[in-house]
Amino acid sequence: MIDIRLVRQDVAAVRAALARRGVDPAEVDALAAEDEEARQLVAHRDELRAQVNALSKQVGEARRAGEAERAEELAGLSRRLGDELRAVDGPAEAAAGRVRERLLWLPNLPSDDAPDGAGPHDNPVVRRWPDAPRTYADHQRVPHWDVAAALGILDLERGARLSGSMFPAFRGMGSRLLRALTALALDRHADAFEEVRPPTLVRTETMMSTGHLPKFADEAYAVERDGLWAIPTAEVPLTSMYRGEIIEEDRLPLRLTAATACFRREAGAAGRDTRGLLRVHEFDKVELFAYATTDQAPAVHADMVGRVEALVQALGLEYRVLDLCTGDLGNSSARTFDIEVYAPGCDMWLEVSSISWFRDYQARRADVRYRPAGGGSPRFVDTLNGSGLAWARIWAALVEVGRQPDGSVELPEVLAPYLGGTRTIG
RNA sequence: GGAGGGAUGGCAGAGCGGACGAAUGCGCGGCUCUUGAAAAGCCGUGAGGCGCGAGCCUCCGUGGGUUCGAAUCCCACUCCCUCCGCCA
Repeated sequence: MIDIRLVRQDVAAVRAALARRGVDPAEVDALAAEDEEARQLVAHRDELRAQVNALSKQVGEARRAGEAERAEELAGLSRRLGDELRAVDGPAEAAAGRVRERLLWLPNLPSDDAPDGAGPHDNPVVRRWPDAPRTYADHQRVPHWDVAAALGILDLERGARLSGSMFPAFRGMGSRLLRALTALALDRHADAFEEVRPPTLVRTETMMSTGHLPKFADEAYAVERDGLWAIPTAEVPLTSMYRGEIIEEDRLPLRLTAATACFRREAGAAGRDTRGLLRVHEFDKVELFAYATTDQAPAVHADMVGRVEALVQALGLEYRVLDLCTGDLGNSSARTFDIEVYAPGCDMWLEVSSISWFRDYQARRADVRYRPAGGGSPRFVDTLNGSGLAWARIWAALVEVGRQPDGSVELPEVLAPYLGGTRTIG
């Protein structure tokens, strides 16, 4: 959540910043008004409480001094104030609760340098690789579901039998390719990122911390009986790894990476781009994550983008980098770069990574702070994360790009060591 | 699944109705001593909120209750740990 103090100091600035991403200014004004009201109620409540506390102290003193009568008198006075206090306490708590609730639902402020825009169509392309667009042969213009079916490496029908549509089953070299991709990515990030294998079912608080709840409950699978949620991304458990902790500054940036399955209901996207692996309910992904100071964050962010680009290049896929505009920015993010690879078979740019800087929006929810090296009060950390990478779509692109005239698939050289020396499927 | 134990500051750990936001130790910061360091000694050191400020308020797992007054008593819940059983 954002810092309520920003609203107090400069409502206009918050209103303007959030308006850039389509939040109704009236909501910000309502928040400011409720905060003002809550503060007055709380101040009054605190004042009464101070009086009760002072009187209670005097009761104790009088009693110890043997002045029973005076003690009784003071206690009576305190009792009356206590009644008054109880009358004020409820409304004050309720008002403070309303402010908290509003803050929980309010999205993050976009970074100043995030481009303005209304939606996905306004995302500027900041880079593409290779510089000159590639050309593709006819034998590469076959969608991956057809390529894969012919090779027996993807079994959508049986996956659907087990779990429903959009739950793919990979087979043979198709399955091994996923394992190879995960191993390759984890190895490449091992120099700076500690590998973690977190749980994939998490508590409600854990989903709250990243901002996936309460707003996006419909997007997540819930295991209701046990009060657990299936993670939509490893960002969720990784962000909460240090929940409630204070980290020494010299440990920052603290970087983690994890390979996990990710589960998404895709409730709002029913029927869109659902063929093959374009949009699935469960997929594997390697996630990059960091806690950092605000000063470190831009460099950490840039490093993550660089790593992901290098990985996509190593896989030989054509891609472009988008700077997400304010209208398309994720709820919790201040700045996000998306990486899309080109899949010639279905002639689509597929989002395979989203690399975001959340400032302290998530840390404030998750209560993760650091102790500044020079001493002083703990501060909230900044969190950053990005996929490095999401495999289902990478798999699809690799299969389409690598398709040979004879229907077999040729995979990039870097994967050979992870595929038992071969790079051919078929 | 059964039986117990527990939740207090950065960490460990006391406290079991009033002088407790909390002993003590460790850690951390400053100072003294020292050529420097270590050791030793002295002093300081929880977090959050409100207020220009003096200062005030909140926080001892969470929520309720008793009381003039709750870390301390009562109720409910959550979480953690140990042992037994079952199990990949």
